[in-house]
Formats: sequence, C-alpha cells, structure tokens
Amino acid sequence: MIFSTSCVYGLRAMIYLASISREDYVSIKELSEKLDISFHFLTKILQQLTAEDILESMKGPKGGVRLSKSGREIMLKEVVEAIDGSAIFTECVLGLPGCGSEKPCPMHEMWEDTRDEINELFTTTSLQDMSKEGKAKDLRITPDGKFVWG
Amino acid sequence: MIFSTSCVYGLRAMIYLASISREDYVSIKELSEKLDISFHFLTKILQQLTAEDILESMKGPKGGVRLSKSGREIMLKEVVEAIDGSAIFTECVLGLPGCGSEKPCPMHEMWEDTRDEINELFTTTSLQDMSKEGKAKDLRITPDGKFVWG
DNA sequence: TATATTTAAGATAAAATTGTCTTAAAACTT
DNA sequence: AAGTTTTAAGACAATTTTATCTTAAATATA
Repeated sequence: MIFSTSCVYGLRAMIYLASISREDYVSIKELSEKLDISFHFLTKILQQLTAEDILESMKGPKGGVRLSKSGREIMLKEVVEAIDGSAIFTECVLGLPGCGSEKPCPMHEMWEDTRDEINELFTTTSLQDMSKEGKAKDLRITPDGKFVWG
Repeated sequence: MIFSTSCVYGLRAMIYLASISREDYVSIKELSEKLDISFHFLTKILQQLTAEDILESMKGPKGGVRLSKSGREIMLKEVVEAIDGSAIFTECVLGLPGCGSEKPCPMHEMWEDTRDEINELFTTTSLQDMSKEGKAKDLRITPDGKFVWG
C-alpha cells in the first residue's frame, strides 16, 4: 500500500464527509459503522485531522465532526500529510536524507518527475472531486461495498 | 517512504552489486559494511532475493552473493516485488480489494495513470541504469555518503 | 581430515503500527 | 441540577516490521 492503514481510513472518512451537508456534525460512531472501521481507531485518526484544523469537532449530543472548510477547498494532500506526513510527496526513493537536485541519489532523476506528478495530483484534487465521483457513479469506499452514499 | 526500509536496503545493495564485476561473490559482511546496514538484517533481505532467484549465493570462504543475471536484465520492479510485493504497482489508493476498472473506488480513475507510470518506470529501469548513473556522477547510496563506488 | 569462513535458518528482542478499553471533559436534554 | 451523549486523552494489547543473536550447514583451504 502506498499509504498507511490510518491514512486510508482517514481518506475514506473525509471523502464521505465531503459527500454530505457540511452544516451539522456527524458522530464518529455513525461514521465508524457506515465505513466499517473500528470506532476507537477511527476516533484517533479523526482527532489528528481535528488537531490539524481540517475537521471541526463538538462534544455532547448532536456533537461529532464536520469539515472545517468546503470539501472543494480541502485537497487530498492535506489529509495525507496530516496522517502520513509529506515524505511521499518530497522524499527520494532510497530514503537518503537531504536527497535533492544538489545532492541526489542514483534514483533521484528517474523518480523526480513522477513524484512531482503525485504531488501535483494530490495538491489539485479535492475531497469534493472524489465524493462527487463516488456519489455520481455509486462507487464503493468500503471493502464489502455495503456502504451507501448519503 | 514509498518503500519499506527492507526494500530500500535491498535496492541499495542490488544497485551496488550491479556496479561491480558479476563474476565473483561478494560477502554480505562486506556489503553490510560498505552500505552501513546491519549485517544480520541485510542477510535476511538478501536471502529473500536469493529465494526469488535474483541473487545467487554460495557458502564458505570465497562465498557470498552475486547477481543471477546481468544488471542490465534485472529491473527495479523485480527487486521491489520480491521484498514489498506488487501492491504499489497494482493496488488502488483506498486499499479496496478487487478495485479496478470494472469495480473502481472514487480515487481509481485519478490514480490509475500515475500508478501505471510508476509501474512502467520500474519495469523499464534496470539496476545497471542506476549503478551507471551513480558511478558516473559519483552519487551517494548511503545516508552519510561515505560509500565509495568500486 | 580438521579448521576457518560464510550463508541459512530460526529464536529472540525492540520499535512502530494497529487496534481496544477506560476515564475524563464538554455539551446537550430533561 | 442531574443524567445522557459524545469527543479527548491516555493506558494497554496485538500485530507487523525492524533488528539482533545463536546455531546449523555448506564450502574452501591447509
């Protein structure tokens, strides 16, 4: 997998949130059931996103989480960076610290363009792009496919 | 990191092996010292590559490992697949089993081309390409850069 | 044949990731 | 004000990955 399990769960949840009204809070319980992800584990992941101000949260009845900005304004990269960090968008393949144009490794030149393309892709693709795609074509975002779009 | 630590170590070792004579065996001890990787850990990784017939090994004095084919014939993808598996070249971003053109996830279409590009890149780039690049420009393949090409 | 060298293989340990459980704090409801 | 619901936070456990250590097996050399 290119992203960690945590990151994948975070992306699934964020894409789902972008598919529904941004007004009201959605409880993590509901999210975890819809997306078939362990409640406590998902809570931790969403806490990270709340800490990064990509999500807003509220405690108590009627509480839950919601996007802090429009799904059109939240890019996939923000979500990935908040959970997995920016290595995938910046680091070289051989994992050498400080690898770059000035001090490259043998794989740098070969990889650079593709890496930049990945960066561009995740920088320009929004949660809304993904939720619209999924909702319009009724695509699945859970392994079993039982998930239904709001 | 896009690849596991094991995979990165494996790539570094294989690129180095492609830079020297294929005739004689190189001891893992020597490799581990040159590349600054734990001997026992590197041994396990290279054992995987030996099991996949990318490397040949011999025990005893004058023993060690060597490429089973010319570095020109061994593609980066073979090394990555032997250690990390083929997920990065085939799997979808959201980690849904069976995700593909017929049964996609919302991110499938967006990711497909780039993923195929990664696949193409690693399928067509050989160990020799990398070792030539590194040797010609004297690039580093260890974090500290103390490494010297044969 | 005996010895030294080197990979193979498996046990063990440490660290990171993934997942669970409990308690606290905040916000709503009655 | 009391009780319920929900996120926050931290302890704990399981799993995977990374790393180390020990013993066995094979090969060369003397």
